[in-house]
Amino acid sequence: MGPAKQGCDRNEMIIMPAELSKIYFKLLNIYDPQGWWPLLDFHDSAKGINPTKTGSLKGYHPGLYHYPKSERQVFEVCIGAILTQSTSWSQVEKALINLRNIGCLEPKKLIATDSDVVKLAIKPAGYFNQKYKKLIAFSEFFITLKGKIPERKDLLKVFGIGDETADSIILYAYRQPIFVVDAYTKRIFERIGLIKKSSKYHNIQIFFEKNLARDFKIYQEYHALIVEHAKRFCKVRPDCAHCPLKDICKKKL
DNA sequence: AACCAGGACGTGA
DNA sequence: TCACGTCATGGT
Repeated sequence: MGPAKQGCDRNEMIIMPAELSKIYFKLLNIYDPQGWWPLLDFHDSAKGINPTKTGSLKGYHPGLYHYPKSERQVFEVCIGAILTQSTSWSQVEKALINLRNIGCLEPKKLIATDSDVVKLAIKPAGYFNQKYKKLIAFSEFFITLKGKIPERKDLLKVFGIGDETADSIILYAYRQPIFVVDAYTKRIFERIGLIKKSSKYHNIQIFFEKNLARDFKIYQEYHALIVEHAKRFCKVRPDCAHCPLKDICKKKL
């Protein structure tokens, strides 16, 4: 262990408390509530529909933060979080539907089902050999929870669950206030100029949590808005000309 | 026709 | 610790 106080004396991030919440409300105004995490069997009246959202509208439940509300839905969110690693959600949705059709959105059944059958079901989501192992490892862990909320450190011990997936599970499946950092978060806020390229996961996470109200609903919404903004404008090759945040962004192209 | 998608793991420096 | 290869399918 090196000298005390990692990160505190390094001026790694310029703290501008107002900025992060300003950007949050700006994104919220532009894109409206995103209704994460999508659920397969979520069917509700038109009040749940967000017309500004990209991709499939099915499964999203904007403005409703009480999901998932059953053990089965909690498991579905966790499985989705694993399946969506480096994969687009539309592909994950296909895999989840396949899993549901073979009765494998339930941990014991998933474990008991023939591996080739499960692999075929999750094939659309890619990396099916890797992800099969991950799903089994998580299912076994999930059973040991007996309905309790998992600790982050225990989630990280499970094969296939790293920082982002662990935090996605805690935030969206268990509705606990922990901020999810992903590649989009780094990309957007590097370009804006609030974090450095060398910033690591934990530092970025602390940066957000220190500058936002400790509210799982805000954390859920912010992460979803970040994903939406990254898909629309802050892509690998960004569309700065039409970006609604260009006035506050440092990067100009 | 490359490039990328709501990452994590294993390896060797 | 850190950079890099690997895992795989499908949309743009």
